[in-house]
Amino acid sequence: MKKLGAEFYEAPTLVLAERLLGKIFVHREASGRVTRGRIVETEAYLGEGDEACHAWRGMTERNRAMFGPPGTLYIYFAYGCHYLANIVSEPEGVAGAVLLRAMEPVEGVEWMRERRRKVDERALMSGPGKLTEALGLGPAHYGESLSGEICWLEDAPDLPPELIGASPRIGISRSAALPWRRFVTGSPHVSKTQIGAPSKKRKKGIGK
DNA sequence: GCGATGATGAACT
DNA sequence: GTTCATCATCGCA
Repeated sequence: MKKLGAEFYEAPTLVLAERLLGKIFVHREASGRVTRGRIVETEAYLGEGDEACHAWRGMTERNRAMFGPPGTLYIYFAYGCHYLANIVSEPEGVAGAVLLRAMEPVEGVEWMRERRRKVDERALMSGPGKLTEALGLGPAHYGESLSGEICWLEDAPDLPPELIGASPRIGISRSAALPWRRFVTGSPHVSKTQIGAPSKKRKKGIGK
C-alpha cells in the first residue's frame, strides 16, 4: 500500500471527506505496535459558515490546529470521556477538518480489544470516540503530521459513487441541516447512532 | 431491540 | 453555569 503524500490533504473539506472513505489509517506506536483501520464514515467541518465547527468564530487555543497545514491531526477531548480525531484540510491558514467517525478494523485487532476491553469486532471502531480509543490516539497526537512516521494514511481505490452515502451530521445542534456526513453504504462498521429524533432537551440532574 | 440518561472535563457566555 | 462533533448501561417491551 502506498502512503499518501501531503498534497492529498490540501483539498476542499467536503471533497476530502469523500476521498478519505476507503483509505487506511495507520498508527505505529513507539513500542512498535501497529494498528490499521479502513475509514468508512466521515464528517466535514468548515471554518466559514458552519456554526457546528469549533473554528467558526475564529482561532482559539483549542482549535488552532484546524488552521494549520493540511494533513495534520486535530484531536480534542469531548464530553469528559472521549477524544475525537480530525484530519485537517484546506490550505494552511484556512480552517477546515474532517472528523473520523468510524472505521473497519484491519490490523492490530488484538491491541484494539485490549484498549477497548472485550467488545465484539463490530463495536471496536464504529464511532468517533471508539476509534480513537481503539487506535490509541490521544492528546499526544494533537497536531501530528500524517507525513511523519507515527500516523499516516495508505492509499486505496476510490469508492464508486454509488457506495458513498450522504446525510446530516450526527450529534450537533447548530447548522444541523447541512448534509456533510459521508459514509460507505452498507458497511456494518458505520456508527449506528440515528440522526432523526433530536432528543429534546437533555435534562440535567439538579440535585445530585 | 430500543430509547432515555448519567458520566465527566474543558471551552465558552 | 451551560453546552457539547460521545459511549455504555439501564429499564422497558
